[in-house]
Parts: sequence; C-alpha cells; structure tokens
Amino acid sequence: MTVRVRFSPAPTGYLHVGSARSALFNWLYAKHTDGTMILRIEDTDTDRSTPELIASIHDSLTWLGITWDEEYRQSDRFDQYLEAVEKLKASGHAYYCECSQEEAQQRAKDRGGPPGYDGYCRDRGIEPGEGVVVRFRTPDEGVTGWTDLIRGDVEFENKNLEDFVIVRSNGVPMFLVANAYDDLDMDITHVIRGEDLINTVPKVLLLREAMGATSHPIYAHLPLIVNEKRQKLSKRRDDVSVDDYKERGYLPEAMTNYLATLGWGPEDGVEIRPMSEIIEQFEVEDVVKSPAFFDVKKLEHFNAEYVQAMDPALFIEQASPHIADSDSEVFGELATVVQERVKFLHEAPDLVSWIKGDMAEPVEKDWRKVMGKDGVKEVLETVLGRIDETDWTPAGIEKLVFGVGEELETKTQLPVRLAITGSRFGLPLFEPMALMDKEVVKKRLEMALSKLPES
RNA sequence: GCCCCCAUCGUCCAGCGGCCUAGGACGCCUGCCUUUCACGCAGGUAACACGGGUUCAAAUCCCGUUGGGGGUACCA
Repeated sequence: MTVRVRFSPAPTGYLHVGSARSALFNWLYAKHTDGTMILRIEDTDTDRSTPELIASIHDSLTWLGITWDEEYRQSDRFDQYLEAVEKLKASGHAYYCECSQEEAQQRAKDRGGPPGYDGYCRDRGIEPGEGVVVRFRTPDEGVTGWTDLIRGDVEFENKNLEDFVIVRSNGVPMFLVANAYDDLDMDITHVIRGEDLINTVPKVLLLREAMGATSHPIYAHLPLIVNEKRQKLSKRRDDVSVDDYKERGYLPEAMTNYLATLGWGPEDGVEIRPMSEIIEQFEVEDVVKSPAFFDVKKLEHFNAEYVQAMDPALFIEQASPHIADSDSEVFGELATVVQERVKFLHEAPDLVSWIKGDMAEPVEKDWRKVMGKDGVKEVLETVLGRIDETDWTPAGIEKLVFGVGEELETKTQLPVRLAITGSRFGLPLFEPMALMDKEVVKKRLEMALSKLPES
C-alpha cells in the first residue's frame, strides 16, 4: 500500500512556521516512503479564505522546496460533502437544528455542567429553512479512540462529544465533514498534523464510520511549536510568517533544516545536513511529544552555516537584491569578505553601505570606549595629515595606518575604523577604504576629531 | 469548569531498566589566534519538576501531585 499524506492548510492567513513544519513532516514522510504528497486547501471558511492567501501559501511552500503531487480545493467539492450529508441524514446520523448559537449557549449555561449543544433538536423533525443548520448525532455512550503514532493510545468518551454542526445555516459544509469525507475519498493513509487538532479526531472517526468507512488512517499528532512564553505560535502576536523570513534574507534550506530539528532529531546528532539525508532518516514515530520553542538564535546559526557554505557566485546573485544600486559596485568587489562575515543575506547592505553612502551613527558606548583613550587625537590627526601623500591602495593605506601606530606606539586600527565606518565591527578596513574618495575619508576623520572630548 | 496532551541543561535534540559521576547542538563565559569583526581551535557553564511505588538496579516502568500547554465556534 502506498503512503498518501496531505498537508491541508486553511487559507485564512500566511503560511507560518508551525504550519510549515507540519507540511515539511508530511513531505519528509512522503519522500521517505516514496509516497504521495497532497496539498488540500481547506477553504470551507468562505468568509476568511482568499485566493491571494492560497497563492501566498503556494509561494511559501515552493520557496521552502516542499512539493506536492496532487492538489485539491475544498470549495470545489461542496457538492460532494453535501451529498454525503444527505446520506448521513437518511441513515439517522444527522439532523436539522434550528437553535441559534445564543439559545444553545444559554441552555448550556442554565443547566450548568459542560458547555456545548445539548441535542435539543435531535428528534424534533425540523425542516430546512432560515437559520437552520445540520448537526451530526454523536453517540451518548462508549468511547472513541485510536493509537496515535506519536502519542500512543488516546481515548475520548463519546458523552463529552456534542452534536456538532456539519452544515452552516448558509448551506456551506464545515471543516469536520469536509475533512472526514476527503480523507476517506482521497485514501489518505497517514494524517500528520499539529496537536491542536487532536480533539477533532474522535468526531472525524465517528463521521467516517457513519459514512461507511471500515478502517481509518494512521494519525500522528506533532507537538506544537511555541513562543518564548510556551504558547502556540500565533500569527497575531508572534513573528512567524515564512514569507517574512524569506524577506529577511534567510535561506530556505536553513529554514527547512532547522524546522526538521523541532520535534525530531537525526540519530547521529548531526543537525545541519542535506535534506536528502534527513529524508532518509526521518521516521514519524521518532517525533517527540513535547512542544518545541522556535529559537530564532539557533535558526540564525543554521542560516549562517548555510550562507558560509554557499557558492560565492550564488551568494552574489542572491544577496544583490538586498544591496542598494549605489552600493552594488563595491559589493561586487568585496563580496567574498562580505560573505565570510554575514549570517544573513540582509546583513550584507550594512557592511558596505558606509563606503559610498553615509556612515552609520556610532554606538555611544563603543565611541566612548574607543575614542576616550589617550592618544586617539594624535592618531587621527596624524593619519589625516598624511592622507594626501598616501598611495591610495589597500597596501598603501595599511602602511599609513599601521605606520602611524608604530610611530606613536599605539593601536590605530580601531579608532580609524570607528571614525570612518561608524562601527567597531565590519569588513577588513583597508580594502573598502581604498574604494572611497580621499576627501570623504578626510571629512570623516575631521568629524571624529571635532567630536572628541576636549582634554 | 469540562475534555485531551506534555514534563532531561536557558533552548533544541540523545537517552527507550544497568554502558549516566546524563551525551550532542544553539546560546553564554574563558583562553589561544588576530592591529577590526568573523572564522577556527582548546576549555568551561548548565538539566533528569516533586512524592510514592515496582525492581537486585529507574532519567528510563506504574500511580499521584505540581506545573505548562491545547481544545471546548454556524474557525480550521
């Protein structure tokens, strides 16, 4: 039997890293087993789903390198769900209900106990009409359970399952039926998704059985990815859109590699490795149960490793879009040294922008620390005074700066760097300086001198 | 409230009854290298939530407590 898995996002927002991880694990498993990966757009929430969002999900998945073999859109299949619902009604598994949400809630409140719908309309013979929904009739007793590939045996008592809505009053089928119907219809063999959906399993199982299913897919519920407060990642409060990471210059390979280590780890402990090896080693049952914190620091490290490993030509090609046009020439000349000290593509601009553009405002603390030292004034003045007679090449500038250092018996590189670049950190100093206009260098030195404390 | 899940360094992952005085990775700290930064190299920091069992032996199995999380919609 060939494995068929599906990633089924609701297009109600951009793809975020949690969903991306679910997509990735499905994809890894499909690849590992040589199975089929299905992308199923669950757009039954017609109010919030948009074509733009579907397109953005496609883009994000593609960017990550996650591919799919078949694609479906639930909004194309409403007729089928509705037909299935008709059968459910005919067999007594579903019924019309005219209770408003307020009424249902009010009754739940009045009777105390558990909230949820009480089955009031079960046998009232309601006819379809304005404000009428279709509900699925859940058993009053017994248990519904399954063996989860990751969590083991999970059981729910049927009495805790309310008669849930499967068709809205506007006639649109809801998530649960669509989901149950499609998994059955598409012969899904493994359902791999976030743990936030674990509570819906018994309802879907009941639905499937009512639809005549004699067997069920294997379920595997992934631990959630959480923020620093250990809460489920939320699009609203957390910074988690895959697209944003792309914009910030993260590499897709770094992202997927990092995501693969959240909830799972290779046997030999080597975390950074080609996707082909991850596919080879990946087993769903090895996924851990506890939630994982999305650690951007570690992602950064992964990204740095991938940036360092990039082919230089590819680095230039991919970093260039981040570089201002006015800086592209110097970037071209310094790309290799830029690549060596950058963790993200988006850091490249800052490393070169001071050469042709404006220099960054120095960090106050750094400035005080470096410029407050004795002798700095002499250093800057001497260097400034000799610029006109300096051979304006990297070697010439090095001779100038270090020469002054030897004469005055002090280190000159740092104050000169801070004066000219505005930062303690950055590229090797002399190569970029050689690309600058002498007058600009002089002006920055003068500016630094003027800001020196009068002592 | 009710239902469900989870619990090893700050973080991610190893550990599936003895090999654990608990291992790797990120972070952080120290040193080396270096007239910047980064890289590299050598070290270091730091955890089995708690309480009961079971067993010759428990981080590993069982129960409870505590803590955390998820769900509880005519969202998915």
